[in-house]
Amino acid sequence: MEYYSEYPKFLISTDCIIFGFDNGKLQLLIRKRDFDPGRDLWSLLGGFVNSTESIDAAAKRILKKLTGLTHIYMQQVGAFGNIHRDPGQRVISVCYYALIKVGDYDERLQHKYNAVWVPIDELPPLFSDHSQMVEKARDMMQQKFAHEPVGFNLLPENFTLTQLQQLYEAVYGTIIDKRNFRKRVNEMKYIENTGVIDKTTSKRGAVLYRFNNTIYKQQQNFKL
Amino acid sequence: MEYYSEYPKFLISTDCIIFGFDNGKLQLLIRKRDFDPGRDLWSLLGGFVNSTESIDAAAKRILKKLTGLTHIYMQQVGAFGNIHRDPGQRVISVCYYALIKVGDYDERLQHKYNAVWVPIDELPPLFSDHSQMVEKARDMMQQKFAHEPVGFNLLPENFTLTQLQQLYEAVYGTIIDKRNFRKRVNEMKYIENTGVIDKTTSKRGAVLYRFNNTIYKQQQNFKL
DNA sequence: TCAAAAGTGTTAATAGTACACCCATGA
DNA sequence: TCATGGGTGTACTATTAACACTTTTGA
Repeated sequence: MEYYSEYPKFLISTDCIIFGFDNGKLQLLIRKRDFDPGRDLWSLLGGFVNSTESIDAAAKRILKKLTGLTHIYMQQVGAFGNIHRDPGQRVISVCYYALIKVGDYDERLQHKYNAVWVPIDELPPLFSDHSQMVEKARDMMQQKFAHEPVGFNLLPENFTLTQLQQLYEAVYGTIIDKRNFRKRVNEMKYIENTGVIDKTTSKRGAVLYRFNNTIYKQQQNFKL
Repeated sequence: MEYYSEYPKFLISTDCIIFGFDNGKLQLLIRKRDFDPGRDLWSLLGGFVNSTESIDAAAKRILKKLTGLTHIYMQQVGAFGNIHRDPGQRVISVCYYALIKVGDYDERLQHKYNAVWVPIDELPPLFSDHSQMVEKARDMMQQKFAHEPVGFNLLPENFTLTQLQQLYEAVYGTIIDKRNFRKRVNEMKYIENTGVIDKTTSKRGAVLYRFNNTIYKQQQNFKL
């Protein structure tokens, strides 16, 4: 079954834009390359696709390797295929963004891969077309946020409304009115009050909330 | 410069979802395959990427070949990379959607490539994962419509407001109130009255409008 | 006692939706 | 003269935005 023998073949990599939320800021996990090409430049975390896996599976494998995490929320950003995007040789990259809980990230891997968290608004210039990838990913991620409750992937299991609000402020780069925000959250039945009060963020303490996916899905079904 | 010699390489194709607007309906240009694999099945129009071109350039080349048109509005839908998506051998496809003016399409190419226009809601089952591609492309295209004036790519240079409305109705699959629609259009200064009256669509005749990209861009700049 | 974050409602402005009739013309 | 598509305005509803003070508590 060799219908296509006359066509050229290409190396395929996947690059991952790993979003985290920490310190009131959106952060990206990037690494300083200790290999060629682009040695000593900052870049996204990536790797090559194997012939035995789908591209999605490759991205999952690489994310697992670089963060220690499985079941990561992940979306494809797109394929990047300019001829000279990789100075080594022709490589086509399929880019993904991922949303992870910074607290779950295995810190030991930072040293192993030369990786650091950097606030997205303070990124250094990145290797090759990686800055373009980040830009596109950020746009897509904002769009997602506007239509689906994906923010929970960036927060701990239980979170305060102030944390949730800060997350949305970081994602959109705006400030949001506290009362309007809480009014809206209050109508989202899938954001549920756990009854637990957390004292780590303030003296008075704040109620912890949690995302209830079951309720969310039920609610979605009603819309059809 | 062979840093990557140990990694596998892949065939890359691009598949094009070609949207047209005709007869009050959104239509797709698809072809009946007269080659293997998937002979006699319906599929999108596609082709392989050459080593001397970017993926975008490959898509443009293929669109030119299959429609006779250049300067086509085109957006990447994404990469499709399941292992067995092509029954022949492993092929990764980067999918694009394109918006074209049906009137500009070179009809002779229909016969050459076994292509036909089919209303998007009446598509037959398609080869491989092409139906999934169409679904994703349709979603993305709707999103685009909601945020940017891209509909003009599907209409003749000059068009009536009824045509424009029918286009939006076809894209969203809803019916729109005529007065509300015209009120909104009236506020979009980049949709300009040409003063010309067209008598082909009615006895009374309807005013022809035109998209003014210069005004649109100016207006965009104000928003920054 | 005071600094620091948590929590709480009302009003005004804006955007969106519903709705029905007359007009101009060619056949 | 009449059938066909073209064109027009107003009232209601829903959504979004603006805005300031009290509460709790540990240091």
